[in-house]
Amino acid sequence: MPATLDQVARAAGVSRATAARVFSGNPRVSEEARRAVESAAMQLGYVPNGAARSLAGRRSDSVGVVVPEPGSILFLDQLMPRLLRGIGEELSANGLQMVLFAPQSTADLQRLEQYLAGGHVDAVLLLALHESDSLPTRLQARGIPTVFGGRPRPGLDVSFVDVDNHAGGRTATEHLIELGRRRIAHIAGPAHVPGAQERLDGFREAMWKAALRADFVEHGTLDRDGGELAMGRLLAMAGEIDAVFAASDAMAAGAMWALQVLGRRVPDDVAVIGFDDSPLAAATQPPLSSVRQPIEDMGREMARLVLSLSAVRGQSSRQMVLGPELSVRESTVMVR
Amino acid sequence: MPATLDQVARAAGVSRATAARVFSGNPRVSEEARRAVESAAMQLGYVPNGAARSLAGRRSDSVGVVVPEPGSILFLDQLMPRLLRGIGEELSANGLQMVLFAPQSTADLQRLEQYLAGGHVDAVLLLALHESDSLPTRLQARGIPTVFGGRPRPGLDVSFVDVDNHAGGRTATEHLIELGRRRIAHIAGPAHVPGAQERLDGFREAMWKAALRADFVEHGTLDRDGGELAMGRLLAMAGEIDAVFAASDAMAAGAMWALQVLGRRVPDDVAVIGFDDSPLAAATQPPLSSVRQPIEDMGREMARLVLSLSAVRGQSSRQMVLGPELSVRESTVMVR
DNA sequence: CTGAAAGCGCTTACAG
DNA sequence: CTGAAAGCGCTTACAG
Repeated sequence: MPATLDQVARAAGVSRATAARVFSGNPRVSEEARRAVESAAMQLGYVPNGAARSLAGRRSDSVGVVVPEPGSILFLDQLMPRLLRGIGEELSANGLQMVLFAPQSTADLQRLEQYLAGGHVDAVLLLALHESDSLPTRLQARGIPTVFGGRPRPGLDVSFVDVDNHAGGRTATEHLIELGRRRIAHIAGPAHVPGAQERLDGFREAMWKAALRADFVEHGTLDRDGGELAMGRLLAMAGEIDAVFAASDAMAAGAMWALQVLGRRVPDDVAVIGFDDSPLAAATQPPLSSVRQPIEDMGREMARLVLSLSAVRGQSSRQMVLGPELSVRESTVMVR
Repeated sequence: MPATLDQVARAAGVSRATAARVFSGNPRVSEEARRAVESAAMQLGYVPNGAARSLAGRRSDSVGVVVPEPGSILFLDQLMPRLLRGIGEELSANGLQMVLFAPQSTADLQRLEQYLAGGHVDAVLLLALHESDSLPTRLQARGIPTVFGGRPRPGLDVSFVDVDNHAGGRTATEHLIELGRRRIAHIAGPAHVPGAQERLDGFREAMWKAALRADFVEHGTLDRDGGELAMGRLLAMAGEIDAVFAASDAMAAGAMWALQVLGRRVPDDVAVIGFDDSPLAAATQPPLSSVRQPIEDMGREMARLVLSLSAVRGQSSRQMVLGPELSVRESTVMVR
């Protein structure tokens, strides 16, 4: 039997209300009372009962984060840990507990909805769920502040924070153009992967603006092998490519490999740029230029946004899109 | 304002107690009453309040799972998703909600301990925490059923489920020996990584039993590059190696690559076997033989064990170690 | 700054 | 099978 607030109060010689104020951080407590309560709590090994707290206080001081199955783009190139780090830091700074959920089946999703709707969390962050999922809508209907990470299905009136994949694709391509490259290929991600299409569109826009043809496009699974295979196909169809923009670092690494095996020098003959600026990018030979998405910032902003929505109810949904940065390394710029 | 049980009971024309019985799955309710309650709940959009439930019922119907930071061996070769899948399936089958925590700092750990001790979860599963961490001990002291995934620091009296890394290392090595290989090298993981030492010991034991010398051992970071570099060092010190056992599939892939670049044929000249039987193993050229750990089973057994510990309090700690299987592919066995 | 008291929304013997 | 009632452990106006 864990100790209760009553026992602590009695041991400290104060009322339950005063003891409660100590643990809830209420400043209207004398130094003397505070010390008595704290030492009593220490001796009894007291930890406030979370259920009672939530019930009486009508808040749980925790925020739920629903993560998708592996296989999503978030798991490629180590994006997930960075995103969770950003979210976790911001929540921690506000004294909130981050609680993760990884539903694996429809049954899991149903149970989870009950759990989230049951007052266990004050707000919910949703990371790139399957498009057809109705969880965001149903949570909103229940009045639970909800923020999406990444872009939700069009037409959904949900708050979200996203990184700008379109601008990222454009930035990568413009970098290659500025370096004087003209026959630029793109290795895109699978069409169904969120963000892949936007990166491709960004590539096309930059090429179009520079009056270059954007004909050399191949899709690949986002991993190294996908990049290697796509590069092979590109070389078969157009040998004279002088630059490649790949939609993931892993694919860029695979592409670079395929080029080098055939004796092409990187970046001398073909410049290569990846996406996400993952740890992998610094480890390739030569090191890989890449587009860095502010993923930690995205996490932080998601947390801030949902906290603001919790603080003032009934706000309309809000959106935020964060811009990319370029990490230039030796796969695009020759050093001599 | 969400609907309460009282409102549902009134709408259904029954007492609060009867309504409560419907939602707690108590069979002592007439069909008629049940139907009335269920339809009233549906209309009101009722979801039981979790905090009230936990407080009154003294259990939360959820189990906490504490996951380590990325970088642990569990994140290499995709082990973490498999482990969580096993745990999640077993908990779901028992109607329990899996709740994940990823503490990132000491402050996070302290807050988490309060949270877990505060009755938010009925039991805790701990996945390969940093060795010096005192969380398991402190949770046990508070009477919270706790099970470790992987082997805890020696001397800790904690229940755990582990896969048998020693047997895995031995099995991989014996496979190579049975194929007639004699100059067998091992690419081990970093010394501080849990399990790496056991795999190395298993290698040594198998070699010793076969009266072979276990001199060719190099350590590498667990990724592809680590394997490639370690293989280079091994070849420099002993060119006539005829087999390699690597402690991860990624390292095995890197090693295979290093061999092929130098014109060695796999498996004709050098047989290669990895560890974990990850998706990567099936994707290499040639496909990689590997040791398959029953990770999903480990997850399931962890869940079962902690549920049993919760059901009957005061049990002494229990341990379970699961044996490996061999996945034989073409990197060790020639097909003609 | 402090205390008495009401109330948060449920579960569960107990009696019938 | 059903209901009245006590109780889970806290928070928070309210009054002082």
